[in-house]
Amino acid sequence: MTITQLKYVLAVAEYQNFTVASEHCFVTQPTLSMQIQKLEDQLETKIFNRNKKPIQLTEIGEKIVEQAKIIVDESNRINDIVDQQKGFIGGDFKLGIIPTIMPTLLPIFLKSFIKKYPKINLKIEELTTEEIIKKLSDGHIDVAIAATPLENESIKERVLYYEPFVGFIPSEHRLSNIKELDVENLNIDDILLLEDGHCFKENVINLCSTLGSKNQNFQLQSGSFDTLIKLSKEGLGMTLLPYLQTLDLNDNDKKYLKEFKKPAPAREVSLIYHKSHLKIHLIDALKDSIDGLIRGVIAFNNVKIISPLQKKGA
Amino acid sequence: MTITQLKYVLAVAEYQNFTVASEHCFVTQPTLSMQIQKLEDQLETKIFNRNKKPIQLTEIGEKIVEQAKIIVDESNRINDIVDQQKGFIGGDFKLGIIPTIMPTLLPIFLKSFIKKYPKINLKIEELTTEEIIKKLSDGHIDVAIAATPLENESIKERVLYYEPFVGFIPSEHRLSNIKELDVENLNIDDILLLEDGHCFKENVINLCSTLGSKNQNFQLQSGSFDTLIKLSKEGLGMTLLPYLQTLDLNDNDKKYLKEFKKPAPAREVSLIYHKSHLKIHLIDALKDSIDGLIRGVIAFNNVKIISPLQKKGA
DNA sequence: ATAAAGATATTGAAACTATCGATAACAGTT
DNA sequence: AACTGTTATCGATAGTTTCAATATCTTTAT
Repeated sequence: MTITQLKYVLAVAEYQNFTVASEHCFVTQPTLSMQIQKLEDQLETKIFNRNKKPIQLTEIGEKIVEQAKIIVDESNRINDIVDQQKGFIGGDFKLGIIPTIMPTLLPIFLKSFIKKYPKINLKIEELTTEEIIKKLSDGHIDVAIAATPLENESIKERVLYYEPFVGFIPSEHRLSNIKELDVENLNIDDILLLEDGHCFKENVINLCSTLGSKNQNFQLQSGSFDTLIKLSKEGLGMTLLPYLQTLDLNDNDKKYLKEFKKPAPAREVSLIYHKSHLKIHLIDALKDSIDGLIRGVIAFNNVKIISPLQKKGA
Repeated sequence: MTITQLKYVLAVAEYQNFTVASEHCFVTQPTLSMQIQKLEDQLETKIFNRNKKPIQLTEIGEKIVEQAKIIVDESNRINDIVDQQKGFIGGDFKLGIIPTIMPTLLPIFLKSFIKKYPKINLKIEELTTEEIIKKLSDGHIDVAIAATPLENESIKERVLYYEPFVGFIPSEHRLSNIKELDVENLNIDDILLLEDGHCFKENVINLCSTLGSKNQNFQLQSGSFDTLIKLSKEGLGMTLLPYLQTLDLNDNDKKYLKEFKKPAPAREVSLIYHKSHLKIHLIDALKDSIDGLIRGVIAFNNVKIISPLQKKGA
């Protein structure tokens, strides 16, 4: 039994197709087929049921894949251990970031990070929280930045900062004259929200205690705060922005911003990674980098954390 | 990197000698040398410091060995998983037993066990508790039977039975006329003990609350209860036997036996195995086998457990 | 110093294995 | 029946592992 064979098994289990799996393993399909057959021979059991389309794991196969994941993970970690022991900070490092954090946070730390760690080959992907959780557990990304807490057992979280919500309230809006926003004033029905899939939308919904059923005479599907701001200025309602987003506004738009009364509602933004601690030293480096820079931009104190999780039931 | 290479590394780390390690891996020394060099090349680090005699692990090597153990263990477990899933109970199964349990317990279950599980290739070794702990953690044995609790984090215990102590008191002894033994009556100075290394000796010492300093005018080094019994009958003192041992005595000797007042002091006898749960289904089978038979021989109730651990300090 | 002993490293030939490209076999669809 | 998408099989080849013999190195004794 070799680690290579186990990797092949994992690839087939993942892509449910020998040919596709072989491409991802950078070998030809016969090579992969043969190796899997050899492993099956040696274990004297079938791992895959090739009769079903798409291909399926046998009952024993399920268990073998589970165990193979452990072995492959643990063997990947050997390189990490050597690197860490040598004090070497480098190698491939795949980072996922949710869309509502990506454009504002990335400019703050990216340049400094790649300069400080030139040997890290950083690959950044914009992903939803849901995609992140999946890709973290199958090892397609090493770490991610998302709104927390996620309450997921297999994922570790390390808080980077708390980002307050800021109101964007057009001039004719009923709240435009008050001095400070209060959660009590909010009405979910006149707040413009991002499209489904963004956890920031869930944050806002959780913030508004009234579970009012979004009773608007229009449906909005936008993935960008820019659109929300434009629509808001057209008089279609107020909206809420994450603090970092407000720093990019032009001076005119900034006039419409209204802060919350302390403690301001905020989302928790964290580095999250798989509990197996793969590449933990790179994660440490990333956290240090962001920590050092974010302090100059955002205050940490006197906030009230709003969960990004979808409320169940209701 | 292959699992074979990791096994070679573990062997060299264990035997601190390439030649000896190679024999245990059933390859020649050059083969093993080359594979380890290849691994070192690939990891770009030295695992062993070949300058020192005997050979030593480098700092990074220590970590690599630790991780390699995990990987090799987890990969060994794949076969177990397949076997278990198939319901196959068989394969090599190495069992260690401490000397004071071996001769009395083995005859009770061995015949029935090997008959019930003909495909298990059982290898039994007589070992001290200390040796057992070492061999469990390096995988030289799969399971063992010893007096517990051991309070060792990496070892799991599953109690088989509680074996009461029974006094063997010769006719001229000061206690020969009392009806039931009481711990209070014991005096460590007139109890004949096994030689050092037997945890039964520690059991007895822990039983005698008086920490009197074995103030005898002779030193005894015997590993067998037979010797103790003979010496006892010569008038050199009483002794204590584990219950199962008393069943083998001839009718004449049985007259000298004296039970303890309930709750009788007893030693806890358990199956112990490494927490990694390798071969757990074989361990289950063994436990079932012993459980079923021991109930007919020994009572479980109304005993007071005496620890086999050496008391620290004085 | 030098020899001897005990260890690991190197070498070259032989055995073995993984890989590839080509192609066969098979199942499901049209 | 032909087509498509898939996995299995085959033969050649390149690469790897292994072994036996031997070189080299280190330590210890003389």
